[in-house]
Amino acid sequence: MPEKTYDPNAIELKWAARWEDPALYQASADATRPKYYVLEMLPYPSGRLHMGHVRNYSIGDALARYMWMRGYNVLHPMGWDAFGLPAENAALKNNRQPREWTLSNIEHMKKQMKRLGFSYDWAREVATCEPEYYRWNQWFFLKMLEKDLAYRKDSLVNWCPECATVLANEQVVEGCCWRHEQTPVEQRALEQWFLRTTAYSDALLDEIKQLEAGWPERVLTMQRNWIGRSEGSEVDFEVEGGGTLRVFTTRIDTIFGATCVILAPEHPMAAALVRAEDKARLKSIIDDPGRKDPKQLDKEGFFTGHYAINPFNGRMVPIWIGNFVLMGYGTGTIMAVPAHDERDFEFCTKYGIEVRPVVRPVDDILPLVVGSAFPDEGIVESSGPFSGLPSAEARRQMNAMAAEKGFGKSAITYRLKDWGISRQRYWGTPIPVVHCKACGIVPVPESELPVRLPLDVQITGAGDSPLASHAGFVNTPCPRCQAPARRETDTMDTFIDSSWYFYRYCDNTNSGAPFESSRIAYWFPIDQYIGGVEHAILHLIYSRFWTKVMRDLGLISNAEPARNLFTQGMVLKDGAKMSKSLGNLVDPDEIVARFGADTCRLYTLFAAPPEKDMDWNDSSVEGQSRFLGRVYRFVTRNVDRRGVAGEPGAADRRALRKLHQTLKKITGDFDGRWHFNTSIAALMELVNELYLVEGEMTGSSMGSVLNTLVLMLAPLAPYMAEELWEELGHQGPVFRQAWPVFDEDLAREDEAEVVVQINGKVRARILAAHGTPGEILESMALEDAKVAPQLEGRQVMKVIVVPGKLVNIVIR
RNA sequence: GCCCGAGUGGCGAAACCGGCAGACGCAACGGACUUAAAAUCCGUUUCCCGGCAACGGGAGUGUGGGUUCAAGUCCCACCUCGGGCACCA
Repeated sequence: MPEKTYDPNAIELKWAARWEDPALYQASADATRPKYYVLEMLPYPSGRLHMGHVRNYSIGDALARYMWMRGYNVLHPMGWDAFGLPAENAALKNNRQPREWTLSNIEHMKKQMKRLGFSYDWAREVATCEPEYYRWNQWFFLKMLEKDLAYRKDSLVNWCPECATVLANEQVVEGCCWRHEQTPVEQRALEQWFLRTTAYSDALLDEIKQLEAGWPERVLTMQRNWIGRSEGSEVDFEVEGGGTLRVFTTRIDTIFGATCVILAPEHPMAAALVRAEDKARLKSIIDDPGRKDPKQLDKEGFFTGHYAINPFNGRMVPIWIGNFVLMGYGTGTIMAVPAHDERDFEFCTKYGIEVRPVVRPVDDILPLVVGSAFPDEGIVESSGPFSGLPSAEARRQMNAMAAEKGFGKSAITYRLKDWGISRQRYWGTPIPVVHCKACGIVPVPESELPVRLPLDVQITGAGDSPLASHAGFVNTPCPRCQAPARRETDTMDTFIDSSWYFYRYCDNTNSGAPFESSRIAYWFPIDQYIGGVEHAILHLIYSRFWTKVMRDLGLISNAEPARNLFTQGMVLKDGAKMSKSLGNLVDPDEIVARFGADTCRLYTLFAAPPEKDMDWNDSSVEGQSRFLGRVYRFVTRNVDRRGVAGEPGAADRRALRKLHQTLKKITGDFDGRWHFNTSIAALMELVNELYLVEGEMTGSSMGSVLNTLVLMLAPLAPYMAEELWEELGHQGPVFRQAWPVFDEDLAREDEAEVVVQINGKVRARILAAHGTPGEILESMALEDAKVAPQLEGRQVMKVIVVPGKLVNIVIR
């Protein structure tokens, strides 16, 4: 049969139509087969896929298809992280209703995904903006409220006076509003909803152990840092004239060197302690936008006029306000020990506060004059009964004493804070509570869920959430006393949506519960989660938190959502992240239109190993298209040669040998490092070799070569593989066929090539039968025509033989 | 400042356990096919030196040292780039 010309669009459109069959990628629980849950992070439906998505999903799709071929029961779902601010911005800018805008984006992106040939079970699709989904956000919120894991408190938020609304941290640019670049953002106290993530600090930290085998070390380190567990002590300093200030310190052993106490400016007692004439100064420190950026900040502060008493030695120390003290960490109050802390040293020397050394280096004396802080551990001195003790022992005894006398204790603090989830926005999950004058905050009864987001709202971009001015939404009878009341108008942070969506995939049509536990028990944990490293902290910590809460609610039994995590690299163009503003976007649609989806996918896998950043190169893409054309022509022109009789010869052996060497390589890549770039290189080598021996091959090897080649291609270039599988006369789908079996004997070279080195430099190569003993190799090497002359008159000191590989002759 | 990761041809990269550096692809060049071009097929391509040539010699994986018969790979110091964290008391 004459070869056919490769026309990617004709082939791919034909199969894309057939792949509309929802049964094709459908997963259902099956106790007879091992399950495999492969998950890629769901996209925000911004309107179009970008190359980062294509890369992420090409990796996941290759894996899903491979696991199918290995006989696993594969779950491979997809959904939409569909709530969020861009929908409101689009509403403002283009006068489109957020839901309508979001759904039309989803429609387009889904079309793109289908065109790219990703093997998703669309029957399990989830869009988080639909009431069928977000009602369970609300349900979980009520459960957390019951368990005291959700609560309300005053907190400081970023407030833009111009917009008259709260800003997310990401919307504060250099201390100013992103929309009003001249307007400094103020800190305002506002009542907000929080989830008690800190109740799980230790679980989140300790259960990282379960992830060490399957998550990148880098991500786990980032999470450990984020949780930031720190062991120390809390000590109460009595304020002269009434009250107590509690400080947190990790270095209680230096407490005899404390020469002042410093409060964060936001500290609740700060306003009461500062003199009337300093009130304005205090406010200006609080609102100073420079405090967001510690690098730029000069340490500043002032004396309050009050003193506190160090309980260890009874000494009076001045109480200061300091702009570098964080309210959000520890107790918001520190004891300054300038002799042993660099920051305290900087602050105290600036304001002429006493520096009193109390720790000496183990092999040195206590200095009289201090030129810089000595922050290391050492031997405690000038510290009453504790003098002479090493730092660690001093801490132990001081903690014990503080506890005994009741003015302190050992304590642990965390950097991790409770999760503030209130957003004064429209396009998110309504928080299901009602504010009643008589009853206070009343949860919406479960039976009344979902609290639906009204669709007929005016989005102005200023002031409160648009929900606040929607009378039909706001006005509601109190669920408890039926008196007129107001609904909560804040919505939930969208990170809630993505914290548990992968559970919903397992049972996405359930209208009586978020999911049925037995389904989770079958599919969980996720066997492989794939996404960008930019989610290492927020999404992946919230997801872990949510999983632990659900476990403690008795809904699931797994402690962690995902056994394995893979973080793929970014897609760059000209060394920079692709972005609209840089004008270096590459549109997947254009690539698909020009070369087809197989080429596009193959290139994202070929250009770099998946965990590394890859730089997009237009002309390099063509190489993948060329390769697919070579495969296509080879297979189509040789289909009919499969049955042709003939004595198998050297060409057949060569073809089969390379075939099985390639199979070994690719199987190893899938089971190991996922370096698909080398898998594809191996396939190219195979095809190159086949072109060379093609003319001499007989029907005896052609059949197995064609079949195995197409099967190996199936996870990487699914359209091509499916088309050729049909050309070969088989019933599809190709990704449901068994992965080919590796044959060691066919893969083996006839003879081993052994490198002969003299003093480490390659001088000759010899061929020897496999298993040739070392002594024989050594004498073959020494007698070799190229080697022997170079040994004339030299003394052979040593010969190192690595059987089957190398002989190194050391001469003098 | 601290903690990771990386640095290999003109370019993207490979070398997985210390054993032939540069597989595979891009680009470039040469040849075949063609009236011509594209496409395709077959070659060459790390650099330097010698040779008409097959070939031979030398250098070479950011820099400097070290370990080893043997180092891109291991150890020490440094440089550059990327990422994360950063008054966390």
